[in-house]
Amino acid sequence: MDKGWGLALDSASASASVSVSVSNLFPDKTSSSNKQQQHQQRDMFQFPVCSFTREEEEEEDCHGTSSSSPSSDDKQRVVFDEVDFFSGDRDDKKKTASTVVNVKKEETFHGESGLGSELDVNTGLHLLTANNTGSDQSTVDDGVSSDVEDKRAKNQVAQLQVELKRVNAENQKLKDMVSNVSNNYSALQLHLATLVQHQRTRGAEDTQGEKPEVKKQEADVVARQFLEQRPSAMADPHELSRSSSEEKTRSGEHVRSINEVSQLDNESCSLLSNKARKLNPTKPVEQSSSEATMRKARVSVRARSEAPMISDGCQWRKYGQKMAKGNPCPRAYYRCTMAVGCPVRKQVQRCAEDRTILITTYEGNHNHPLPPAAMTMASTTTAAATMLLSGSMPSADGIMNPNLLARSAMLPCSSMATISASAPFPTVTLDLTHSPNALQFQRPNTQSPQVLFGQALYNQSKFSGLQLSQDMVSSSQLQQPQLADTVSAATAAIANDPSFTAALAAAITSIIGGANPNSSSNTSNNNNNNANANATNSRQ
DNA sequence: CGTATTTGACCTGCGC
DNA sequence: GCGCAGGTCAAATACG
Repeated sequence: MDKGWGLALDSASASASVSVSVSNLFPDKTSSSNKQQQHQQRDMFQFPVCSFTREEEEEEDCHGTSSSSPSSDDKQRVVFDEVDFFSGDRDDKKKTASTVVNVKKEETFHGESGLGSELDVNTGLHLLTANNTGSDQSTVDDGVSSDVEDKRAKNQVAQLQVELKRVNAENQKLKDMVSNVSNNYSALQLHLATLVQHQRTRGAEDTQGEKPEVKKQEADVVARQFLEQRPSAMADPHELSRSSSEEKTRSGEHVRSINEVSQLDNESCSLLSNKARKLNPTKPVEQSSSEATMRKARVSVRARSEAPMISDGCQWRKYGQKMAKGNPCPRAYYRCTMAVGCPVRKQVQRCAEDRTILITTYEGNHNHPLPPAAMTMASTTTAAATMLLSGSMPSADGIMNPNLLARSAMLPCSSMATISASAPFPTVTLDLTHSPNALQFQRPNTQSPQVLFGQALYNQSKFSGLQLSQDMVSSSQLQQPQLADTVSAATAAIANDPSFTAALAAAITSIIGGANPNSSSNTSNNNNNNANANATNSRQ
């Protein structure tokens, strides 16, 4: 009995404490059974509180206990008399309740002795001892004043309940507002992206006379960006399903266009669709195709590490190993086991040329919440995969989406990002082995994010190949005055690129994580690896 | 005994 | 159609 109370009080939330305490402090005294109950409740109330605030009480003024050396039960009662149960100013409601308790107790004591301090304590002990014997004397002694107090207390309880209801209603209202804002933001984002893309397509059409098919593909890109942003941005699948359904109702027009372009995607990706159907035959074709497309995009991370596998915060299970052609080192296949049915897989293989280099290739999006340690790597790979999908869908004239290059340079680990759109799978390779200090982009003092972003955009306008290297970055650094010209392009890029948010978040996380060694759960692993491997792990 | 890993078999896509 | 290579499956095995 006592222990249960003690635990409940100790662990209960503030509101729970209030409600429980109030109901037990002011029971209805209309029947004798209730009176008996009241005594029990008082006893129950006193014991755990005493033990629970023992140290605090001793520090204050526990004179009675030390001088009179009472029994353990007596000690506890003394504590109850002097400790404010609701101390801590957690809540105004609790303040009110605590005031009621103290007033009532003081009146009881003063009615007996009218003295303070030690004598009060002794008197209180006496009363409570009497209660323990089964007498109702103490409650009867309260008389009229006690009834008045009870009524006052009941009034206060009623007031508290009304206040609680009001706060709950307000809380619900705020939740609804947040939900509405979120949904509006999503719909607006899609709309803006569509407009920007449409404008860009029209501009390109004016200059080059594009085919209608190209426009369809670019629209596909926009829609896919929107669709794929949600799973990556919101790790919670429940939230995902909820908001997506709401978006359907709120922006049915956009959803319809998405479905249309998804069908186009199906037609153009028959290969992927076939495999997706095999992977999950029960899913609708559109969904399967989308997921298969996402799975096909790969993000490869090259890092120097002696460890057999870089630690990225996720749980993996090895399901296969193969000898790959042209590499004496076997390739290991892992799948994510953090959630049942998570489609994410990765391949781990040592580089044939330099076996200290570990090549980890990620594929797919996690369909479950991720621990903080895994968030950075996941968001980075997701952003890279998304930008690859959005940018690597080649137009008829073979021009890649220019944002792809900008986003590639934005990746926090992209000391060198190589984009390969060659068959069978489009792959982004994030090479951490070339930089003398792969953390260079993660340090705020090294380069401001603005400069990085500007460089990325400058690279976008200047670079025509498929590879971003440090040479390109340094060359762009020499022409930074032109950065001002790219501001408008930056705005367009952000609007057009949902994955930018993820990449930016990953970059910020990396910066913060780099400054705070405790932010990484892989600290122990880092100690075992060399500097570059540390760079890899610190990103995670 | 449950779980993870190993490893040979099998499937699929692609080039010839 | 055949062979090759990449990828996956699942029974066998190892491990805690």
